[in-house]
Amino acid sequence: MLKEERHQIILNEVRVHNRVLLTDLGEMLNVSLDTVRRDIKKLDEEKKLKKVHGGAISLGFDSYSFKGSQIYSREEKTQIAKKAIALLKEGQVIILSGGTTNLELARLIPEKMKLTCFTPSLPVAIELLSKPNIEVIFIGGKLSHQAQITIGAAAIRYLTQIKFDIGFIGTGYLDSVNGLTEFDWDVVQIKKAIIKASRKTVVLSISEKLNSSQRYKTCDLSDIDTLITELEPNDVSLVPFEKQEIALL
Amino acid sequence: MLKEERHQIILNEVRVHNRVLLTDLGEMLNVSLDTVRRDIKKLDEEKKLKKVHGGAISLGFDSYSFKGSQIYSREEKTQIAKKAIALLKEGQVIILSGGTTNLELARLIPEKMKLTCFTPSLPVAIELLSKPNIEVIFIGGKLSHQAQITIGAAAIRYLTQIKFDIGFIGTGYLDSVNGLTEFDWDVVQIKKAIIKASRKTVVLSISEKLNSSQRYKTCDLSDIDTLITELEPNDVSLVPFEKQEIALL
DNA sequence: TCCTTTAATGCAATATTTTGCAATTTATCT
DNA sequence: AGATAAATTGCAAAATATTGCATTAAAGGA
Repeated sequence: MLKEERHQIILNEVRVHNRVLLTDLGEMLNVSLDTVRRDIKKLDEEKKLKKVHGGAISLGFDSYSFKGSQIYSREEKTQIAKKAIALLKEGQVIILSGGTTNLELARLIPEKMKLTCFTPSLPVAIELLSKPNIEVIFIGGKLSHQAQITIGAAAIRYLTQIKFDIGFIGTGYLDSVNGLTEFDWDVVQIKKAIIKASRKTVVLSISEKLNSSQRYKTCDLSDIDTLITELEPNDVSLVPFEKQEIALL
Repeated sequence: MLKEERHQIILNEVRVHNRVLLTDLGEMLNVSLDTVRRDIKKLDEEKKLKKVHGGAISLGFDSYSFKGSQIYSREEKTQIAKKAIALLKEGQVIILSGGTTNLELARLIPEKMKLTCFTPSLPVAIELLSKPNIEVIFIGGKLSHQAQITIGAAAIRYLTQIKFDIGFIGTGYLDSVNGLTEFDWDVVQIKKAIIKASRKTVVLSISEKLNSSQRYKTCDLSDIDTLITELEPNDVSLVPFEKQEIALL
């Protein structure tokens, strides 16, 4: 393979994907990492891409900005996501709903972990695509402008055909009287379908959302298996919350 | 064998395959590598191809990347996208494939225009979601890490159930010998399905991608209805391109 | 036709480029 | 700080280029 060919392929990769890892290129081009490095160095000198540690990125790359991704305190969500990741096992088939907490979860999945991830969330899907070892399956259909996730009957029907190892439900509102609630009816329908399709349902919620509720109900507390917050389990106050059917993490 | 004959063969080889190895030419032409070298050197001096270490590549092979990622060619893509938007009519149901040109198209759709847009492209979908009047339907399925679009059998099957008013095929490679070609086999399959599902197929291509080809074929030129480039129609050079079955814009 | 001139080709010796490996240093993450 | 991944450097082997030269082929002139 000619050097120029490799260069072309690398540039194409960067153009389409905005970023590329050295290791991926090595496999793709069947050359050593040294060669890829030299190629990238050359292309960088020619100002055709930007060389970075571990790979290269497109020149105009300023990372994706998602609607309202970073409004809330990132730190809490990071804590929640880490706890969630501890539940994952190699080779599992999981589904992530939308929301910034799930986005953080997607971001923190270890590079090396092999998973099959379904999601109806656009931002989550993009985040997952940056991990080569994860097979990403997007649940298609009509998209909600607000939530940036797929809604509607087709998606719900689709979900009835699958059984997931774990379903991660992103931030909603939660109290022990009303259960899980949302303010978007369409989103509720999708979440219901996810819960139904999952062997185990894990809810990720920052503590602020506890003990508050919205108009539309997704499910009862008893329908979920695990609740993860940024707090220590003992500090979680769910009033009244006598029945400890739910694992707190 | 005459020198001129060899030159023609070499040029043709480069034109069709975008590149050629010295050693291959040696075998093909039954002459020493020295002769091939001298031929290629001559053709290089005549600006008919570009001599590189180990062979030769087509001129303009990497001219796109020369302009380096989105930044430089953004303007050209904007021009293309504007022409494409002129084809749209209120209330139509269209489909956009992936690629930066389609992304630009999505970006430039007027706020007020009501449309139903299908797409298998993650970035295009996100862009479309910023327009409240557009109903966005994402074609779900397994996502390509590379191209950030849905690929695979399920998506292709899904596409057989719909008939779109217009299908916009993003930048690929195009010449009149090989037709539309691509880098990525899976992407080719999706584009084929899009073309089949569309009443009218519009190809968006910056002129640099003209007269060059890649490994995998999407369709013949005769399968598309309109070709849009950033150039004036008269300036578009597709050689040989006698049959004007295609509208140039 | 024969000779001369010029261009084209192949060969061989020598340079240059490219590539992969290994050892070391540097950067990154926890 | 320690562990891990990545970058750098020097080096050697392989592939490719270059150069000079000899041979052959073609072209033109007397």
